[in-house]
Amino acid sequence: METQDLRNAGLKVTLPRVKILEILEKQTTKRHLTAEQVYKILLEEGEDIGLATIYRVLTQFETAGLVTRHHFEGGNSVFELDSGKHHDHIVCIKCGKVDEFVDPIIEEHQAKIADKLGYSLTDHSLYLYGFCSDCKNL
Amino acid sequence: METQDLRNAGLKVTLPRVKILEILEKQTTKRHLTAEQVYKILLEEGEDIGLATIYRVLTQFETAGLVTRHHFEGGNSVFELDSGKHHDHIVCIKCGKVDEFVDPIIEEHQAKIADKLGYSLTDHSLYLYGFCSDCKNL
DNA sequence: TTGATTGCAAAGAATTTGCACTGGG
DNA sequence: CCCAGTGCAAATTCTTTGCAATCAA
Repeated sequence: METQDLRNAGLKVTLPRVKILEILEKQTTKRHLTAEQVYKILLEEGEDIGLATIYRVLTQFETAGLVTRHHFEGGNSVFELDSGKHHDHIVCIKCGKVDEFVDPIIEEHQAKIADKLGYSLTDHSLYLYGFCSDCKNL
Repeated sequence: METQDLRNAGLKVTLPRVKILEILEKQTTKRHLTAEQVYKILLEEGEDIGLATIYRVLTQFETAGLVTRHHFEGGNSVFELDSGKHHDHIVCIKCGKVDEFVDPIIEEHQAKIADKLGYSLTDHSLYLYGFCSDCKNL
């Protein structure tokens, strides 16, 4: 339950935090949301939580490691519940659909490249962009 | 010479455009600049070109395929002269140094993944982040 | 000449912050 | 009760736009 997640993260259990965490956990198909989208979902559920608070809470979640922030093409940030396991993303430039994947060979080569260039890797981001199966024939 | 590049791109040859293109071509070590950085370099050279113009010109260059725009971590866009050949980037999170690389195996696997997930790929962005050789021991 | 290009200042979009108020522990 | 957390509006940051003046062809 969310309450415990919040406590574990060292965050006081407040209504906005619980609600926002709920929203994120509830997402099955669309795991990646902008602050704005979270805001709208909350409004639909009758919760009147300020947009500023959503940004603040999501940033806290990010710091606490509960959530990951991505900068997809186009500018605005999207947030995703951190599942614990690393993965990369492929994004449909038409409908916004996002799929996740992991490719061990790619991961391995990234490490190799960083090494060859003398970098010690801390992070990486790989985004593929294209048309998903539903959009490519339109 | 820049004049010809501009003409080929269908752009009228104006002072701001020539100057900005010069700046970009002059970069050897630091090929990736923000609009702000271009602006400052121009000021140092005594050219008084408005920041808005720089954004406009860089956007035109992007459209014309002369320049590529990247969204590195942190938000602001950086522009790089388009060398014609695709490459990915590794960025030092301490000093901002950027290296470029290409890995055929990674490219190949990306295509494979997109295919498996039913996407037709149009583009991708791969950024590795870490400490470069100069920064990792500090 | 004349439409394209600039500069400036103002508008926008996304995100953050200041501050008085509220609520969780 | 008391301080962390919130809401709102104002501030920031990066980027784009409107419009009159200017410039290249």
